[in-house]
Amino acid sequence: MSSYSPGETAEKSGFSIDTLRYYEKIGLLPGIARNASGRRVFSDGDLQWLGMLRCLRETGMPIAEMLRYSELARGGDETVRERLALLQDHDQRVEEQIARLREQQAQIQWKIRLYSGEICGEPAAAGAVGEGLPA
Amino acid sequence: MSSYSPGETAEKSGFSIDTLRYYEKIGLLPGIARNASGRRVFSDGDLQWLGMLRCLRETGMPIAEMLRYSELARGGDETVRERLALLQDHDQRVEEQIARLREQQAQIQWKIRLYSGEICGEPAAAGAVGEGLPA
DNA sequence: ATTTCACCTGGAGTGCGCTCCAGGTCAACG
DNA sequence: CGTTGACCTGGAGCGCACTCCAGGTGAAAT
Repeated sequence: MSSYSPGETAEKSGFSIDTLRYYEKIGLLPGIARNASGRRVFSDGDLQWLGMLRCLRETGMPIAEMLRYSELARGGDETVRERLALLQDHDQRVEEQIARLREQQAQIQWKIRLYSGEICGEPAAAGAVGEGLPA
Repeated sequence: MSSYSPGETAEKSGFSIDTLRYYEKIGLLPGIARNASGRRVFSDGDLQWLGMLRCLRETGMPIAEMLRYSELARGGDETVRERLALLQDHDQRVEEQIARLREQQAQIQWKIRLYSGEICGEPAAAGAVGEGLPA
């Protein structure tokens, strides 16, 4: 087992068939094989690459940058340093993203505590969960 | 000090003036005051509310849901339970988001280690940082 | 043999969240 | 008094990342 139809690939990769076609069209999936009747045939390697794309995409990397990465990947071993740098930058951004989310989550949880009345026992509290909204 | 021009508000809130207008237009900023000549005047409360919106927005809440939240907030104290539920749901999603990011970051870091040669000492490793990309 | 089915193509359309624009108003400054 | 500058409005436009569509093909099932 090492080659997959578009349908299988969509299922396994989590991308829709349309997205797979789109990715191939813009150059994110270079060298996808075709069978005799012109249909795409995906390999295990393709699936692995799709996994990487998925990971980058879901961590917020824009397509333009994934494109750069995939061009580098096509470029062979001389581009390893650049690829490394790109990934390290991205890793950094993911780190910051997580940190920001944590702070914002804290703010939301503070609000939740406020709403659920776990904070301060003043009678006013029930009626004045200040939203900063005018009456 | 408790009232701000659109410009100041944009600066303090981090939203552009255009976005502030847009938010008012769609109902996310109900009851923004106007001065004699029709210009918007923002209060401290408005700024606080904008802070909340910012937090929700940046944690990935879609505008439609923020809209629901702000309608609830306008609805007074009877909606506190619903608002609480909404925020708890969102908090949950943020939690999951962070968890997913962590996993994906781990994958990226694994790749980084691979690229930086910290993994396995085989000579082949240098030339075969398998991308799953065909030659 | 014909119907079904998964797939193909190029290109148009969609949804979201803004962002920009033209044309106008008003208060303040020199 | 003229000009700046910040703001106003309604509505059009944009960038991103898909997603959908019409019309067609080729292999397989009935």
